[in-house]
Amino acid sequence: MPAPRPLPAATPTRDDVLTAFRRESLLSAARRVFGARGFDAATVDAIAAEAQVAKGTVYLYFPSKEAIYDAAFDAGLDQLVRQTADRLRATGDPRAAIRAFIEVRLEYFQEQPDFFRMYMVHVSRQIAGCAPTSRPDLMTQQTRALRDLFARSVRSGAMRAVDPGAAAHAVFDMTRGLIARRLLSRTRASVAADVAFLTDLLWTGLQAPASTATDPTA
Amino acid sequence: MPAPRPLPAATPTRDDVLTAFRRESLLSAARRVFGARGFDAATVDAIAAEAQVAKGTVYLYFPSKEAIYDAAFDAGLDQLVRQTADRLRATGDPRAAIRAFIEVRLEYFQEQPDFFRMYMVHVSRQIAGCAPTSRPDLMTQQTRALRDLFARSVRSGAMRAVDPGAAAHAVFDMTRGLIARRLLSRTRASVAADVAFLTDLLWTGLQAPASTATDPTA
Amino acid sequence: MPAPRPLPAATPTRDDVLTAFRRESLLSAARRVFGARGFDAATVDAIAAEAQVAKGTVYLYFPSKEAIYDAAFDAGLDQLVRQTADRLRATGDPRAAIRAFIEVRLEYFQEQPDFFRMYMVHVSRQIAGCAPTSRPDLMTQQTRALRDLFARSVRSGAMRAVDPGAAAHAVFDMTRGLIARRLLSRTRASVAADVAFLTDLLWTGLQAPASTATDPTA
Amino acid sequence: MPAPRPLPAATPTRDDVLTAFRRESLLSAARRVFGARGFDAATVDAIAAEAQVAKGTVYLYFPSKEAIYDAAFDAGLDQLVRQTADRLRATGDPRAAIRAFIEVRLEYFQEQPDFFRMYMVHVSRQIAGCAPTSRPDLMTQQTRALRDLFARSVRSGAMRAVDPGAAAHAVFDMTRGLIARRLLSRTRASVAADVAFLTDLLWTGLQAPASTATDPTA
DNA sequence: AATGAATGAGTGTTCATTCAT
DNA sequence: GATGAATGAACACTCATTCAT
Repeated sequence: MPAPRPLPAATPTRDDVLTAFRRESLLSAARRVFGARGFDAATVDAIAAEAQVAKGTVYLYFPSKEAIYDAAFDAGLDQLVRQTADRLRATGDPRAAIRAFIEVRLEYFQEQPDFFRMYMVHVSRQIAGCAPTSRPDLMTQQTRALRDLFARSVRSGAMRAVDPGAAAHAVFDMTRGLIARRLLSRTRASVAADVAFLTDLLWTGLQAPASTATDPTA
Repeated sequence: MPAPRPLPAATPTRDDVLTAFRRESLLSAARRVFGARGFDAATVDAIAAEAQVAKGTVYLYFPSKEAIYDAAFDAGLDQLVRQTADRLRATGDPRAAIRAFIEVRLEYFQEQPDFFRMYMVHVSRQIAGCAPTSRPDLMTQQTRALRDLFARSVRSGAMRAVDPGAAAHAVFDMTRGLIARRLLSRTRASVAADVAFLTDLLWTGLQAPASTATDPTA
Repeated sequence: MPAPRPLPAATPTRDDVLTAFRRESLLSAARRVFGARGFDAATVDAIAAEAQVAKGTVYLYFPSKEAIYDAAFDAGLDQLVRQTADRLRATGDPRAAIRAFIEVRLEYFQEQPDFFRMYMVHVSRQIAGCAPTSRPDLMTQQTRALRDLFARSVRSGAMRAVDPGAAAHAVFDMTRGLIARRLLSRTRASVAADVAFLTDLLWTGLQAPASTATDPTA
Repeated sequence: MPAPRPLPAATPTRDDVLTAFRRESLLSAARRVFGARGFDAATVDAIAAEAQVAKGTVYLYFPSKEAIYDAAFDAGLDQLVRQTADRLRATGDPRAAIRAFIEVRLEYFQEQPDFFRMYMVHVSRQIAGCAPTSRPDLMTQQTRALRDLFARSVRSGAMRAVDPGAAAHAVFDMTRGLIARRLLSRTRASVAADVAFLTDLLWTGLQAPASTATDPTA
């Protein structure tokens, strides 16, 4: 009796597909509900209703409300981190990297405003000490790609001799602020202008003191 | 018969003092509890216990949990805004103002870590749409003093021709990030170094482009 | 040292007067509040406020909410019973007595609608088994005078040979119903017509069968 | 393929039956508890315990304590009104109608003493102004059938020319008093005697003065 | 696997009663 | 005596979680 059970990866059964689909539905619903109400005010009932399943079904896929939350958050964060890394890998230029970092995050969160809300709630929960500082570190994870690029730029002289981590955090913070502002007061000027302003400010502050500061061609 | 009854304002009775003391105790307890657990997970029981009074007593001073929260938040915010304004009023120099802004907030929140947690929770609630965007605007309120100073600096040529509001927001965001990081991962290098880095980065990015502007004595 | 303390009845001190006044104020306030809200929904606070004293003061005069209620109820009932007896004593004629009974109660309750409400609430509480069937019997007490008069009338042949107690209860029930209806739907025709109708119905039903009995003068 | 799915109304599923049963259980428990304690003093916990379910279960069937109360009250009242109407429809004779009215109500309330207590509490709440005078009018509803019969009897000359509504109220009031007395002092003489006395009194008071009654021949 | 009825611990809030001033 | 701040037990209602079908 060789191989009584085929490798799951090789042959996803109909059930596997259905299960995966349900999981995704639930995570998506969870993102919406947690984003709209925060962790405590969100109810498992609401998530089930949003995902169009019965309440009991939720507990077939996740052991607890907490677990749904974590899974939804982790899924969103992974996607964001991956997209950021992909985008940064395309450039070696620190100025372009700053702009790309801002842009990719702005885009992601504007597509997923629910996830941004979840993100804010998550950070506040973490600061409040409710959430165990599980994953390596929320911010390190998100800024690693940028920090590494900055480190290389500092070594190559393309950037001032700043702490690459601190610089990455600075970019990160300003991006987060920008996104929060855009989501809170929903309109605001053009995205392009906002991005340009931040990129300019940051790059001016971080670039190598070279020739004349803002305009090396001068 | 000189002054048969002194002005009430001039002579707070023992009761007045006691009442004020209780109110402060409760607000302080509320700050701790809301900061530690967020709005929903905090219980009035916990606040009462923290303030060492019976639960019913809380309702002698505040009509509802929501009201305690608002009062605690508003009190903390007012103090912060006032301290910030006081400190900025002492200088007209934009670089010094940036440093002062960062410093005063860092100090305030380091003395009141509970309030910082409340602050984060508050913002996330606002973004999640739970809290009515009551007060004029949380961020505008906090950055107004800095923005006005920036506006004057831009006019005087001491700063680049940037949008003063956007610049103030940038300073605000980076300060918030710095504080959050220091409170989350409680270790970290010297405060001085952090402040110096941020001030330098921001001022380099914002100062007037000419080499002369930065250091006119050179 | 003969009679170190004068008889209280002979010389009511200022304190006695004040105490009695406070008690009356409180009972009157209690009547209004209990009448307006029922026993459970009434609060001691409301009674104190209505009587213009502090909450604690109430407990100097009555040991509990229950006791205030009982005292207020008993006071009102005593007055009603006394007034009824006074009015009936003035007549020996059963027809006139029926009319007088209806009238005196209608008047009393119309002057004291709060007490009527208390009365209804009281009966319902008694039926519900909350109130200990304390006083001898609510209804017996109120109908005794009428019943005795009926008993004499039956013996004298002025009334049919009915059970005087049952007849008195009948008069009592219809009077109560009339008052309730007038208080509930505050409009309604003239009092006189209502009283006339009831008196007529009851007397027609109760009088001696012979035409002679009704009007011996005919 | 005849009738692939039977009409839902025709085939109550097991769930339907169970649900209906639970609802009835709860209403019955509510009747007992509200009857025994009145509205305010009754607790949802007690109703749940009486119905042998957990507190939360109550809220699966009714949205609030108020709603349970209303449902229980309305159910009882509807049944009473229906039974009364059924019984009166069987006769056109006003004397028999009076007796039937008294009897049917006495029987109903003696079987449902809890509901009678609820009824009393309800009226007192209404008088106290707590309950919105919702339904058309409690008394009108219950006396309509009798009043209509009386109106016909007056027109046909079988009854004196009295206001049919007022006469119906009189019957209603005396019946209520009788029931209250029997429930309060639980024993008492035979029901038959009570009913006979009331019927006799009322009919003597209401019938046409004609032939014998008061003896116009004298 | 999917359901949703049932559970009961937990929360905000009220209020009768006490007691230090 | 008079006050009203303080207390804490009690209650309506919610919701995460379980489990029989």
